[in-house]
Amino acid sequence: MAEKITIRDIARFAGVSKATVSRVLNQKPDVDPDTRERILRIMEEQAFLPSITASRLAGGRSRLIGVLIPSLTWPLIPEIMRGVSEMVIQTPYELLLYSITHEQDRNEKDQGDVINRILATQLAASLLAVFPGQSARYLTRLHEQGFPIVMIDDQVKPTSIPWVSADNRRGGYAATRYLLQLGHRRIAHIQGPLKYLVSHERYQGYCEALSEAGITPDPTLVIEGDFMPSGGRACAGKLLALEDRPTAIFAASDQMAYGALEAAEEYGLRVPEDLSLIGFDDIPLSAHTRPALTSVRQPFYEMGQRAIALLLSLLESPRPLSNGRYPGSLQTYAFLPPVKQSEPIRLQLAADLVVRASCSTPQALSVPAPE
Amino acid sequence: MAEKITIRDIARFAGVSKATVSRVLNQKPDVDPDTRERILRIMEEQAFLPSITASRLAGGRSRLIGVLIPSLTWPLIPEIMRGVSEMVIQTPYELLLYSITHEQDRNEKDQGDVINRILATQLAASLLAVFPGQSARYLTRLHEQGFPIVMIDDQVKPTSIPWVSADNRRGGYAATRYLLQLGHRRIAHIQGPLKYLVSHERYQGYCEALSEAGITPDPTLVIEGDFMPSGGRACAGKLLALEDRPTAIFAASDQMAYGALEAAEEYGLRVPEDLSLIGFDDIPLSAHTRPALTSVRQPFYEMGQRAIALLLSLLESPRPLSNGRYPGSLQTYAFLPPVKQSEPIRLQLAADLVVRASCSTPQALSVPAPE
DNA sequence: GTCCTGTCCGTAACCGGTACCGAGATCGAT
DNA sequence: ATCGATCTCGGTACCGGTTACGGACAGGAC
Repeated sequence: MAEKITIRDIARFAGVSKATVSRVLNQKPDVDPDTRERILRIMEEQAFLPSITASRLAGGRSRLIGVLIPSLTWPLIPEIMRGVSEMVIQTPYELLLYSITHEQDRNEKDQGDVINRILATQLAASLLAVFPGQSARYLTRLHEQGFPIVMIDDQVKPTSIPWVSADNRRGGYAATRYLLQLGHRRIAHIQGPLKYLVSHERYQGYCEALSEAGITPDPTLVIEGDFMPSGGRACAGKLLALEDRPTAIFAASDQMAYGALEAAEEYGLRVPEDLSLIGFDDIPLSAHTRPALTSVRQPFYEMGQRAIALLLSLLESPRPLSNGRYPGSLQTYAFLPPVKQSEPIRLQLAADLVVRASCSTPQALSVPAPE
Repeated sequence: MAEKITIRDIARFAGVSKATVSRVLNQKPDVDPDTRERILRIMEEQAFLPSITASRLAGGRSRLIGVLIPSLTWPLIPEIMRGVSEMVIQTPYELLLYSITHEQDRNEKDQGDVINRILATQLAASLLAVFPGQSARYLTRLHEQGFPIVMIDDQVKPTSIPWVSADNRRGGYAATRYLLQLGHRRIAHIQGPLKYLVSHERYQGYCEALSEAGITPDPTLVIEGDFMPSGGRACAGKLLALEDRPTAIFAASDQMAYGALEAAEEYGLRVPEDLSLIGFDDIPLSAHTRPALTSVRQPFYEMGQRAIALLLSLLESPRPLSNGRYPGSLQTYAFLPPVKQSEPIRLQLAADLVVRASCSTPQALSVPAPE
């Protein structure tokens, strides 16, 4: 394999000094346009790409993006990561994986540990935090100190950190409204854990749709779940045991909907004939349950893409290169328009309804219609 | 935040030169034990940890482990990654994520591109390759050049690369034998794609169990699938359309078993009463299908752990520190016993049967028993 | 013609480690 | 006592970039 070519080689070829080459790498203004062009051309010819380690050591910006994710076994995460990595691979940045394992088992100190580790190693100089949960507090402080961070989250109230999420309120609204349009009146809702912002948002959408239809939400039809199949099963069990059971259930996660499917079977109820069921998230498997689950799609893949694009635009924003050519990789990529630094950045992506087979018009219109 | 302390500070505190400190960091032999101990103590007091970037730049070993994974959406990957990251977090190493997106869409050149990228950036100096598929060829060459690599794979024939997988043959055997013990005689098998080694292995286990029971495998009962739900559904459809249909199906992946469940429903067959079904992998969701799927568990979590432990032992093997203390992080970790470098390393983990509800004794013992 | 200003670029000192080379000390052997 | 071998350790030149500083040169104003 050919010797690795360095900034010095480029300098020699171009007949300039290392410093000048470094200047064009860093988009410094004080370089003659002709010289810059010549150097860029040579870099391209030589397929030069600068050493990430060296530039980091010398005090330059790091090309390593730290990705902080909760247990990968959360089925949402892989989709997000797919968007993230497909985006990153087009850039000269690399991904450093920091996985927080089993949030529930650890105390919050451990989460701080991971962040300390990120800071101590100095490897990553920017961070994508996916559902950081309790760590959000640390992150806020970090962000205020100027550390570039983007969050994909729906668990805590948005902070000053640039923030990407789905529009959970409208998602909840869409789900409920769909059930209402099918003719359902007694619509139950299995919430997510109330410690999460998202649970309130989806619930709020649910309430809004009901109110709009002239229905006052019935507290006995709303139960707090845990986002997991077992919790969904337990909650659905309670709902189905009610005197006048609901004709439809809106579960705040697909996984809870899976549990509800089990509960329905246990009660001998057919879905959707006897019970309509709708989930939230639209994780891949929901297309393959029986019946296939109607759900509200969270665009995880796109969220990952957008979050990384946002982060990159923050990193590059100091001086977005005019020709869009990225020095060092010499790839071209056009990202989001430069963001306004002035106001907090929130990206809220639409969460659309995906209609499958788990809902139908209520068959038992004979059930005692509650006032 | 306190100024970052460097090797020079440590040297000053200890009254020695940078070189000596570097020597104890790298476990070089030519250091006086007293001096070494003193320096180690000081490093501990100062909570010193050496700059990964600097040491990498200076030609030392990299503390970055490249992880090459296919699309994270493969449901097996997250479990593997969980094992990987839980292991790595106990060490001073970090994970660099290289995700190959959508294997089927890309030509094999792109896979080489990723590897080129890993080599070109020089960030990672070791590699964990998870289901590398076609890239395995590149990797073999790399490994022969001395690049530390461990593979988790079952798709290609084992190479000289240290290699972790499940015992797929015995897994296939166990599944089939279980069905035989339940009394089934006509047992179908939906294979994985035959281009993968694993498909042959599981099939081989299937055949062995049948032969052992005095049954010659019936070719009409063996169909090649694609590991995906849709493929499983199609294959199961064909099997169930047969004149004398099988009473049990052993699918080479849980996802195909999901498809088979759909097909069974389509044919009005109840599982397990009319049709026993067994999968392979035991991915998390299989506990929540209806009926819960009996499957052969692949210990993905453990495979991730073992693979990383193996890789680390390769990296550290030159001179495993006697006191087990890791210089730089000052953590202690005890890994696998030093591996023998002499022979190719293969770790084959047991794949055990997980019995759930999708199998029962064949009810229709009246079906014409084939010769 | 001098002086000032601004543009463009080279020199050299870093960043935090690693590794080669060789010097002094110690010690056993001759 | 001299010599060579071995153990310890310091000096120093890197690795491949970044950046402060200042110099050369151009053009414009006086």
